[in-house]
Amino acid sequence: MSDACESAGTGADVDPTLARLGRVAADVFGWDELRPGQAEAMRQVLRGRDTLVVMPTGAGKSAVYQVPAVLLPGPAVVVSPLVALQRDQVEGLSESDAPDAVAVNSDQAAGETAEAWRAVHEGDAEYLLLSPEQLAKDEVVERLARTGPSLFVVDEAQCVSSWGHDFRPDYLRLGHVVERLDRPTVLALTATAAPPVREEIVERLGMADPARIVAGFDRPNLRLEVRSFRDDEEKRRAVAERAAEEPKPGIVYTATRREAEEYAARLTELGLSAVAYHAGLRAAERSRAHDAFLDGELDVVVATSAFGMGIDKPDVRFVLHASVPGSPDAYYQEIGRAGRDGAPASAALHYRPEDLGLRRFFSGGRPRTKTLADVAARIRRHGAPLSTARLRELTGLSANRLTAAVNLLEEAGAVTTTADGELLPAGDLRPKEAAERAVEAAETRRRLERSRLEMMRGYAETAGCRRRFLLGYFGEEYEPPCGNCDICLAEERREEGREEFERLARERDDHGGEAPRPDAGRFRTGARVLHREWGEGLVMSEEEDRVTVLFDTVGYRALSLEAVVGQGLLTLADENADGAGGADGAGGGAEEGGG
DNA sequence: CGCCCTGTGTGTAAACACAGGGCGGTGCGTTACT
Repeated sequence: MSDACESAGTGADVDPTLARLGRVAADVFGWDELRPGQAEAMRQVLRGRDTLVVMPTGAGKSAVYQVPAVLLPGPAVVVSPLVALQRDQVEGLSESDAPDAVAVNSDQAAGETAEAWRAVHEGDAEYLLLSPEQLAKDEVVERLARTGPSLFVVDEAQCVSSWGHDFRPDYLRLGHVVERLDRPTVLALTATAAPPVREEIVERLGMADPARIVAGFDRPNLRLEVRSFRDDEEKRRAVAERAAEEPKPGIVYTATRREAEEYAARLTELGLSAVAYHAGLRAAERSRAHDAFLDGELDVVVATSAFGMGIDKPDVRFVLHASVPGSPDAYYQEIGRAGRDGAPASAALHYRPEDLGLRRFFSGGRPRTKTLADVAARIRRHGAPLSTARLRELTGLSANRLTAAVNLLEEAGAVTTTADGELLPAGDLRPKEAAERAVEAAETRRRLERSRLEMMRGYAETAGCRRRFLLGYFGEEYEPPCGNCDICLAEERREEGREEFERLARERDDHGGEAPRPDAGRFRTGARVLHREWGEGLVMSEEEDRVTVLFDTVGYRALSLEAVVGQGLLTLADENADGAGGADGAGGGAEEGGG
């Protein structure tokens, strides 16, 4: 809960660190008040402690690095996933009285980049924005190391987990970059991260005993709703009608580019001003759509997942999903773009079980054992530290494929990275064994992705409060009814009719109380549990009739409380462990047909 | 995994049914050519 803003500079016994931060915020940036979460995060950063901040967009996450950076020696390095975001940040800071920011990326001319480096070296720029791919280049890291950065910021840090494993593998190498920069303070910022994602960010970035500042996830003004369909055309009609009816503006998310185009055409026919947005459009078209939406010139943007990062428009009134997204993580991020002004907004998922198939395909990629074995063999045979550039020449693999392979081999314990960022063989695994272990690591990852998709199915098909389901997924307990999801609202309506019925029933039968739930309380959120087949896991949430557990090797599973209690499916992990606890569950081959 | 498109078959004209193949999302950076 982010209640009233507290001034950082008032009160009798003010922390001197906070007072300094408050002065800089006011004098340099013109912010008279810092919110409690912001102030605390800045204090930790200024003290040199690694910090993870999970806060909604618009709550002032950027301030958390901008203010302390002024007080710290050396520039702040800011890793940002999109060049467009870098541009926005640079422009935003150059328009204010705050110190300048510069960017290094492939979109700008060589002269501009040279000037950026000069500004950083000579202290004219306080912030340097770049992508993880830039930081994969030795000369960039070396140049940066010479500037002595004091702060390493990872913006949109959920990308580490969501993109690092395949799409943009350089995200998983940022931890090594931090080492090579002589470990500046690491600050990870994100708006949406479930507990396991937070842990992965911390681990992959090599954050040491980080402070965790997590704001509440609940967005009570968002009306949550799911509509189920069997027929595809019926669903399409419903989506279009709904988009036409809702107050504007809004966003419709589709699974494919083609669908985005089709819905945009359909909505245009209905008389709305609607455009499609996806990565297949020319850059000019994309930025035109983007700007028009922000300027309030469009009713609807129909988009793939390409649309949204960095969109901070307060008055988006609806986010409709024409197709189920791949995880609650993605879903919450996308619907979080509605109703930022706090006024009512709606998030309606149009669900067809068939649509899960495409998502399953998207999460189905598997690395080739042969490729992994080849990379492992090259590193092993070379005998001396090997640069990734050289390894790319040797293997002929694309940068992305190679980096993804190296990351997996590292995870499998077959490769390490030196202090100079070069690769060395580790352990005494033969290339084939190393590759097999790496494949197993990828397989575990794939199972986790699949189980997230199953959680999305669980959300669509639940008979309980939607809000409770989502918040539980993000690690927050919530007591329904929420009064603002389709399930709770339907329940309310039924309740009105039921009261009379129940009064009559009570007159006949005087046994009022609820049946006790035997044993239910044992598996509390956060408890470490053991399942006979699936091994160890962590209880993520509990509802009336089920508990959801994140298992170490098979990912999320929702278990019916009846089975858990009746058949003794779960035991508490620390009850039956005498030292057998924490180690890798390397025992079970775990290959049940899951979903 | 499910879709959409294409080609084939049917049976003699046109349209329709069905099988098989290919395709589907996110961005950075670099490079070759207008």
